Amino acid sequence: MAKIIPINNGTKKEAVLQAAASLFMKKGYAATSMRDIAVAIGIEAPSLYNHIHSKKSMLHDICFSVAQSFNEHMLEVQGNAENFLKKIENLIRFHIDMMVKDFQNVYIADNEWRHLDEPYNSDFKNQRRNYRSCFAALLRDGINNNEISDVDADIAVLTILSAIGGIESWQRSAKKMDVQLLEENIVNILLKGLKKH
Amino acid sequence: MAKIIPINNGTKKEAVLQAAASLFMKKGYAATSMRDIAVAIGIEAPSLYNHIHSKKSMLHDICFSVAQSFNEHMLEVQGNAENFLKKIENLIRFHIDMMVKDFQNVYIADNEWRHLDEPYNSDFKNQRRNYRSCFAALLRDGINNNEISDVDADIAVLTILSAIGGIESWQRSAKKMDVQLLEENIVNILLKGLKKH
DNA sequence: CCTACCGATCGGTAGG
DNA sequence: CCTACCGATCGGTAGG
Repeated sequence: MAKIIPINNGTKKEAVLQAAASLFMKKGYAATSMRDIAVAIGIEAPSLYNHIHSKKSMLHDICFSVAQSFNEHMLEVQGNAENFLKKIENLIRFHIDMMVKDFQNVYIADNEWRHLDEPYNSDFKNQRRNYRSCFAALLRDGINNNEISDVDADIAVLTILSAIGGIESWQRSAKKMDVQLLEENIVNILLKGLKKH
Repeated sequence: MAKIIPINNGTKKEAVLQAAASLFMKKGYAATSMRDIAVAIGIEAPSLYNHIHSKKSMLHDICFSVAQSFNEHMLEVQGNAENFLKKIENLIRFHIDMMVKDFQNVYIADNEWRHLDEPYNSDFKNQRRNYRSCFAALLRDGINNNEISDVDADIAVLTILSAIGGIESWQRSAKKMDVQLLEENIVNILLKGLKKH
């Protein structure tokens, strides 16, 4: 007999994942219990396992889906016809937008990935290292092309990504920021710091 | 009879605290067990309690000693006779130096403070909020004094502190960075982004 | 989706 | 500084 898939299976699973993401961000992965997640959506802890495989698998799904979004965007940027400074601006704006729109998942991918088991832990680290080295390569191209001032590209990438990563503490607080204001200010500070002349 | 205080009490307690800091940073506070710490210094877990009061108290001591360092430095900067741009540069360099010299403790204070219980949690948050608003006030003074370009001061503080906080991922990796190079590049990117003209 | 329950591990104490 | 041990809680399973 074919397995009957309830019509609301997808949405309930999403509710579980969203509650998990919210708690992983607020309390951290290690300090969040399956019972915490269950309480948040009003069921008993063992019932969670009808929707997800394990606590670790939820962390895995969050981290790798975020990584995929950034990797795909990097490929787009590498392939488009803009100059290098524009490519960098494009990357910065994408990071800010992701942080604003999907900040729970981005925060978790940024800060809780180390709780991943092997081989996923190494896989994630490799993807992250690769992304950063692509970012740095674009910066170096921009420097060689005289669009960007002569900074250490690796340090600049670290500075940019960290600066944007800090938006989480803003999103976390009650008073929502004006996104436009936030984006223009950060882009302005970082891009002025990089631009030649 | 007077309690005999072993001559190496201080140093052994410091060994415990340092092992704890190292593990809190590497695995996170919640994922670090007292047994982990005990193994790191070669004793049994219950023996730790001859040196420290509790797991939470170690986190407390780390967070508040870091906070105190930054608060004291802020008072110095506020009181000195430099112009506002110099004051900001001074703050940025102090943050980088602290991150480089005492990065484990600074990282923990930055990232693990939320595991503090009340009332310490609120106390820490208040100190952090106060520090940031002092920082923002100096930026606003610099803007009004035409030394610093017209950015949103709160966003600029967030950008600066986050950018520097990201040094941890560099310190964490095996290959130690050239500190001078790191500092000059970050100061350059951030200060160029803020400076007028 | 629930009740009942598992072995493992947690922070910490008692007592020496 | 250790052994012996505590109650609480963990992620997860069995079975319905």
